[in-house]
Amino acid sequence: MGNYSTKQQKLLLSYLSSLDGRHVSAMDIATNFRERGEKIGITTIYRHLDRLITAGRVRRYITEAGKPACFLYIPEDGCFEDEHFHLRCSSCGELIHLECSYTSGLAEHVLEAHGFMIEPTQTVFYGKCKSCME
Amino acid sequence: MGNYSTKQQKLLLSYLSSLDGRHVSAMDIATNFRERGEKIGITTIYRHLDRLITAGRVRRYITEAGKPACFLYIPEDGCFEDEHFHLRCSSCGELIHLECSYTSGLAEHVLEAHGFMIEPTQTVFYGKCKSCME
DNA sequence: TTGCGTGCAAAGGTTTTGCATGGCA
DNA sequence: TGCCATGCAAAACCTTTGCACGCAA
Repeated sequence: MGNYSTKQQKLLLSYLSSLDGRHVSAMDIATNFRERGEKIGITTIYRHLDRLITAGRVRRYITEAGKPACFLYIPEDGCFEDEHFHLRCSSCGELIHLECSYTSGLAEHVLEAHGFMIEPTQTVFYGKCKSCME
Repeated sequence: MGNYSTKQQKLLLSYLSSLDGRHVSAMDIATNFRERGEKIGITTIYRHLDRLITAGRVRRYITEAGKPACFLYIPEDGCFEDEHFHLRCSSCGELIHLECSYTSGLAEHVLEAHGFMIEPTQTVFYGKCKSCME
């Protein structure tokens, strides 16, 4: 399964690679292709994303009920393989990558002291970003 | 808006108060009432939950895309007013209250070093609990 | 040729909205 | 009486599934 090299697969991977850490919804992807004259069915996009998630090359983040999920591409040699947390501003919706030594020890502490294994890649901190705090 | 005291409102608040920290979906609530012979429309449940969220008496947690949201009732005098984080096991769904000195400094650090104000009450750490780790 | 990949259409599920009716004050 | 609350039906929305056709190997 997933062995064939198709035109859609190449287009999708090429697009995801260009995102450079930005997160997109499935509809974002479809819209982007439509604007460039290419066309990939939304079904195909979801199916490729599912495979990439299974392969560990994409992560899916849920934000609000009823809202589309956000997908993040993880380049093979990129920084996104790190086990870091994300911040999401509940006002403007911005998703921020949190590279932080304080939080990097967090999962370890909680595991040792509380017997719970946090998965940073599944966890999003909600709050207010700098510009929305005023 | 929301000033009238109706039968449905009383029933719903009474049920939510009895949950004692457990989280439920809107459908859970409707099913529970149906089993007891009472009946509240799912629309009414969603509308009351929305109001309670606005009033800060209920929190909504998203787990997976397409899956129903979980609602947590916050008693006026309960422990849920504290600014502590919660852990949720993505296997069994258990919600754990995390009283922890390590994490209590977290919000402060992120605010000073990263300019982002984390709201602990809106944030849930996902991972695996002790019993699900085996 | 074989079998996966694609994409349209439809289904599935949760949540919201429109609107007529019912109940509180 | 006036106005909000209720709940049915339908809509809106994201995501998945069924199925026929197309394309890679």
